[in-house]
Formats: sequence, C-alpha cells, structure tokens
Amino acid sequence: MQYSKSTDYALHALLHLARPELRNNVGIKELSGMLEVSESYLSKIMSKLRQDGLVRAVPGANGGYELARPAEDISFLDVVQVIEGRQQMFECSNSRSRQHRLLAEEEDGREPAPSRGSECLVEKVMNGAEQQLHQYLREHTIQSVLDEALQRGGFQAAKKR
Amino acid sequence: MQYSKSTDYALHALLHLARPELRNNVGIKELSGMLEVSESYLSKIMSKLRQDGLVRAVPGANGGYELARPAEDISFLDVVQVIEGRQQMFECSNSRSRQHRLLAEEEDGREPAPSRGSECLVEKVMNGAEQQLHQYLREHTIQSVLDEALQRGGFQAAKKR
DNA sequence: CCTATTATGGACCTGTGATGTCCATAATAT
DNA sequence: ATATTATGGACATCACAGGTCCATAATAGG
Repeated sequence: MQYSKSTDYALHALLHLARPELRNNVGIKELSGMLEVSESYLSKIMSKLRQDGLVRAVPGANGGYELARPAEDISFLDVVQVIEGRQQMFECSNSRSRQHRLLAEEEDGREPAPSRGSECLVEKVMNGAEQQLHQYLREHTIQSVLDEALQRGGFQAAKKR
Repeated sequence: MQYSKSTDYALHALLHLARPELRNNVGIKELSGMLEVSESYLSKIMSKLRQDGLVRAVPGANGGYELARPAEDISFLDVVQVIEGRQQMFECSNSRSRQHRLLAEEEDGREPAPSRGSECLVEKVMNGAEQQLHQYLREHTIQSVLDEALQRGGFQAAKKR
C-alpha cells in the first residue's frame, strides 16, 4: 500500500515545469539532474504524462517538455491516476460468496438485493474512503503547491535582483 | 496502489466473528470455507490479527478465534494498519535535493526553513490526503457494517424461524 | 543536406513482496 | 492417549516496481 516512486518523480517534474521563470521546453537532462534519477527512467514517466495529456513534448535540438495546460488545471489526482492507474484501491475478491453468504446465509431463494447491485458492504466502505482521498487530491493542484512555495519565501533567489 | 487480498480476507473474517449468533471460538475451517481461501493462508492472517490484539485464539479441540474487543471498537483503520503496515503511503525519495532545490534554488546560504522541519510540500499534500482516508476508515467499524447488513434484512434466515 | 540533439518505444534485467503450500510442533478437550 | 486446532518456519511462484540499454524518429542549426 505505497505510492510508487514514479508518482513522486512525476509530481516533482511537473512542479518544476510550472515554475514561473520557465524558458520553453525543459529537457530531460535538466529534469533528471534535478530529481537525481536516470534520464532513461524519467523518460518513461514523462512519456506517460504526455500520452495522458498533462505535458507536451517536442523532440530534436532545443526540444523538451512543457505543461499542456495551466498549472491550476493539473490536480494531484490527475497525476496519481496517470501513474498509478484508475482501478479502485479495493476490490472484494469474490462478491458472490462474500456478501451473499453474509446477507442471505443459507440460500433462501430470494435474490440478494437485485436492484441495488450486489455490492459488498466492506467494499462500499473502502470505496467511500477512497473517495475522501480523491476529493482531497482533486482540491490540490500543481499551482497551489507552487503558490505555497512562493509564499514561504522560496524562489526569491531565482530573480537574481 | 492496491490493498492486498489479505486485507479483504481479514475484514471479512472479523465481520464473521462479530455475528450475533456466535458460539464461542470459530475454527479456521469454518472461516476459510466461508471466504473460499485455504486454511494455511488464512491462518497466517489470523495470527497477525492475534499478534496485534484484534482477536484471541485458543488451540486444541473446539478451539478457534473470537474477537478480542467489542466489534464497535475495531475500526477499518485498525485492520488496514495491521495488514498493510503503518508506514505512510507517500515518501519523498530525496528530501535534501527535492524541496531544498525547489525552495532555495541556488545555495543562498539561508537555512531552508529550519524550525518548520524541511518537509517536502508534495509530501505534505499527499500526507494530508492520507489523513482524510484514515479519518474515514477510523469512523467505520466492524459493528457499523454489521448493523447496516442487519438493517438491510440480512441474517433473518439465520434465525431459522 | 549533414550533424548534433532530444524524445520514444521495445526489449531486457533484477529484487522484492504478495500469495500460497507444506510440515513439524505445541496446546487443548474428550 | 488421541483427535483437534493454532503457530511458525521454510519454500515456491509470480507479478510488478524500478531501472538499463539501444535503435529509431523528429527537429534545429549550420
């Protein structure tokens, strides 16, 4: 039950791409140097982000990556779902035996909750919890984190006044 | 980013142990039959639950398992943490390079937020999300799910009227 | 047109952890 | 004494995270 390192890399990479003083197109070299991860591996992650429309990429000299949409339109949930996938965190392994035996113990002939969709009550709780998580991740964006970093006095050195 | 099957088994096993019509000590045979999982494997899970004080076990003839505390004192969070562990879901892989390079780009000499603890802002968001998840899991107990099952008309067959 | 640069995708490798199985041992009731 | 039941160790298997390497394509600059 751990988020992968790829999620960590992806979030930090996007955060870097969102920095105000961006010259267009940040190369993989700069990104991988920043995050202390190999170019090859980070490439895979960036490709995934591109396939899902979070960044744009241009090959060739002076190429690189840039955000495909405004940073405030990229939520943490977007990133997590691209990297970790969109399947739910919990699935009852055998809904037929589980919930049905729990709700209607010994085959009394009634259909077990036919209209409501025979959802496992355990799964229902776990899905509810996941929704709480998603809601929070949806409310936090690349931009909101960047704002907090700026507010804390970061990036002032980057201005080279 | 998936909960393990063990968590599924553990939750359903506890739910079964919490059923009102319990004769003391439910054996591994009955539990494994119910959940359609091998006795050997479920044993490991039950042992873990015992080591963490969620159930009691007695060996020997007529032995088996029973809840170690009232079902309303066993939250989903308790179970998840026993099975999945208690480490946080997200950890910034290199806090020294990450947040520090983001907040104080080019070594300007200031200590980067010394009092506040150099916490990664990305990690902070992810931890916040996890807390939302935990809060929800803390509010749902074995008993609360059992109540909902009863309310839905389950278990009436078990009374053998 | 030629070359250097940069992203892409496929193939491959490795360690770790989830999911089980099997067996010897200990404890308990009859 | 014997049958029953939980426990713990040793293994086996398999998928996946995490990562490397290389051939290919696209692009800019001369």
